[in-house]
Amino acid sequence: MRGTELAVAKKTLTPRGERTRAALIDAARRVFERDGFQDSRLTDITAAADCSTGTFYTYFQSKEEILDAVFEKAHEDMLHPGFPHVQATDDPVAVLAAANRAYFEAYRRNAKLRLVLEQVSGISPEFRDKRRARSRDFSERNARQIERLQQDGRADSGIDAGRAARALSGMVSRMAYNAFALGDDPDMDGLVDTATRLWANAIKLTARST
Amino acid sequence: MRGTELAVAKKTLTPRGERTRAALIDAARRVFERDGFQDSRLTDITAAADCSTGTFYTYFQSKEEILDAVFEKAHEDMLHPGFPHVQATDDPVAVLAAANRAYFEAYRRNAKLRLVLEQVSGISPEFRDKRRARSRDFSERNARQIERLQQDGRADSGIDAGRAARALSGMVSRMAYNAFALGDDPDMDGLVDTATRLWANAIKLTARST
Amino acid sequence: MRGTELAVAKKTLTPRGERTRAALIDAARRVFERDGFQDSRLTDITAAADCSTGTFYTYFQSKEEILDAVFEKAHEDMLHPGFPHVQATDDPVAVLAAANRAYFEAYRRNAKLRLVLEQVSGISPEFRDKRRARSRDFSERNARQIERLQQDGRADSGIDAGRAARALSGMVSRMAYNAFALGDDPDMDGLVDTATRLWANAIKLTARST
Amino acid sequence: MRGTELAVAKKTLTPRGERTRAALIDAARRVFERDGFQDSRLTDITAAADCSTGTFYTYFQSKEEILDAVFEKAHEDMLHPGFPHVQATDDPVAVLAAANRAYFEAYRRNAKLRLVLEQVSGISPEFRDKRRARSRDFSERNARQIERLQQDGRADSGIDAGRAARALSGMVSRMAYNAFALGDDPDMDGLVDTATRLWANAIKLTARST
DNA sequence: CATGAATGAGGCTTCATTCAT
DNA sequence: AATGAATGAAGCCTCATTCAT
Repeated sequence: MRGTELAVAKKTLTPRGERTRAALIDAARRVFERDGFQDSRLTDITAAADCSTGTFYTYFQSKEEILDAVFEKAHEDMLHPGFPHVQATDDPVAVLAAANRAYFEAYRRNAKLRLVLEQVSGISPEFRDKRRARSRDFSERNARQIERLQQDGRADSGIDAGRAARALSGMVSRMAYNAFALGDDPDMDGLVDTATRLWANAIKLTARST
Repeated sequence: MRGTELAVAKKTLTPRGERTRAALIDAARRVFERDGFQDSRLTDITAAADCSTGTFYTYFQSKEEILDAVFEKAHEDMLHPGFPHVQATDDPVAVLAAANRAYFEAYRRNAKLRLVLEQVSGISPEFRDKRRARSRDFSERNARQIERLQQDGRADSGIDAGRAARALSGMVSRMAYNAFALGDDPDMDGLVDTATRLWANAIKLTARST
Repeated sequence: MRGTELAVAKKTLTPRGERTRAALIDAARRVFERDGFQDSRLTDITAAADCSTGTFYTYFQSKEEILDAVFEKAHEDMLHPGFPHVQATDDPVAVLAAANRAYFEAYRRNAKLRLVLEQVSGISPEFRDKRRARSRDFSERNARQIERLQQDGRADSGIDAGRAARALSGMVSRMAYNAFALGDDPDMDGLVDTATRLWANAIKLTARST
Repeated sequence: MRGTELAVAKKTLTPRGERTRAALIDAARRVFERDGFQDSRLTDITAAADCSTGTFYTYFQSKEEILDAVFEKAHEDMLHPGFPHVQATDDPVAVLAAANRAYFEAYRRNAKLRLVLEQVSGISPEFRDKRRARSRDFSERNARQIERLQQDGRADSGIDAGRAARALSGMVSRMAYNAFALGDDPDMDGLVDTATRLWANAIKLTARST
């Protein structure tokens, strides 16, 4: 019962502890964005969180573990970015455009961190797996949306919704990566238009089912 | 000041020197694929190349420089994979499918190295820039192809060929990355089909201009 | 300045405090036996005693101090192991055998702790001195016994009772150490027989004075 | 074939390397004797050997490994102390006395190190095992000697030579430990006399077989 | 050209002890 | 009496790079 749970428990933290833990995660994110994962030093994180090096180990076992906490928090922001809720319209292209815009904007907020994500994916299988799981969250949401459109007769039923969703999500994600993480021509409107148009074409989206 | 000298000055090597240099690059590739860039040790490379640590510095200035040589060699394979030359046909979908298949197959051969590429892209702006330049090589080739199709009236002239090419190349590249680098369902035929169909749809490719 | 205060000032503890203190000593013994002194952590002790780290310092000034308390308790067991009282006999060999058996059995109960004792003897002169004092307790008891036998004419009066007692006590102690602490062939009857016979021979013990 | 051999190989060291390695072992012995094992710092060893910290790891994997090398060297001195070869005499008591004196003197030269040996025996089972193996080297030599005396009719055939040798070797070893390692009355002649007389008595040694 | 021993800065991590609650 | 978060000094160890042979 001891030792096997590793870092799972989280135990019950006092409010003070909760605050310190949060401060460390915030500080770590800033440091990782600035220096990358490998080149970051624990002492920079603790200094930014205004605590001693020892305190770090009260909450995390290693640099890897706090990185995971940082990613987890960012993933939530990416997945639920406080939606603009434009969905009052019936136009699926407008819905798609809004979703794409929301995604690109969330990505822009987290762009530096994505570079770190790619960096560590090359390092550890563990992060590789988590990364896959997270991108699946997006693909599956998109797959369900495509299925719905197919059932409504608005999208080509000849395509495999799951595969198409993974491919197109990948396309959008890569566009965002190139634009915001690698810094290649980050023109928001152009990105949204291109992504939306190609996506719509790819699944043969039609405005009406009639 | 660095970087400009990278590809310069192979000098004139004796045949023996040429062999040692080649052995080092081969060894480095194997070690980087196995351990990643940061976690690899120079001594592992020289041991695998069966020479001493000192010898390494006869041919390369640093670990970064040999990595660059490794990438250079792999990039050539990616860009000119000894084409299957299926282009005897006039069917643009078949051409596209063949190109995609060739790309996926080349990617599969170099998948482990892509992980390393992503890893170092997160670290050094120099590698980030080279990476961008290399992916542009692909996009531009694809952009010219799309333009040609548009001129022939076989593709939607409403889309921006450059942007579309970048987006769709990114899609295919990301599909390959997920499948072969991250190890997500590497089903070759499924990949080729999905990539080809979505790409064709996205640019509204038609078989005939008539 | 330290050391003199070690055994002082148990103060007057409430029954609850007494219980906590006892729990800590018990826990410490178990942890020291398992991990040794240096490799043990205070948090393991407090966790095993089911109290907080802070509480430890209510009862002990340092890790050394609780170790001392653990040894103190064990030493009492070694010196007064609840004698089997075989002394009804007049046969000095039987008496010797019984004493040896009692010693070996007490040693077996405390074997793990002896390893700790040796460990810390190499570290601190304080513990070295205490260790010497404790082994002197044994030697002196044995010295008096040998003197008595010499006076009764049952033992060789040519030997120095003090030196012989120290040497033979050392022999028995080392036998016990090898057998139970180092785990070398712990055959109780064989140990008792060998120790008793050699001891008896060494002082030329005779059954009768006549 | 790689990795499994750990620190065995020793490879082929250049003369320069051999010198550095020897200097490190010498330095380590001095530092361990002064500070004990746990309290010694690697930097003290390398400083004493006049090399950098990195150099240490060219020859040893860890502090444990160099300690082992130190012990190995000392054990050879203990076992083969450049014998005084008094064995020209036929008097077994004189032989025994000479052997004991040689042992005590060798022990005195290595006394500080014995404290370290006891210290680490309490820490790691590996050292515990090596320690047992080394003390067996002594016991077995003594066992053979006792057997020879028994065959010559000069020693009590009723005793088990192996057990007696272990017990008496332990006695002498513990006497030396108390005297030289713990610093308890280090009177050389007294030690030799007591050890020799008790040992001779214990096995009922007689000068003549007749 | 080749060798491989030597370098050394500096990051990571531990854990006894303190102290505010 | 009890709590448990915070402290921070101190040491181990790595590995790219140099240079004398």
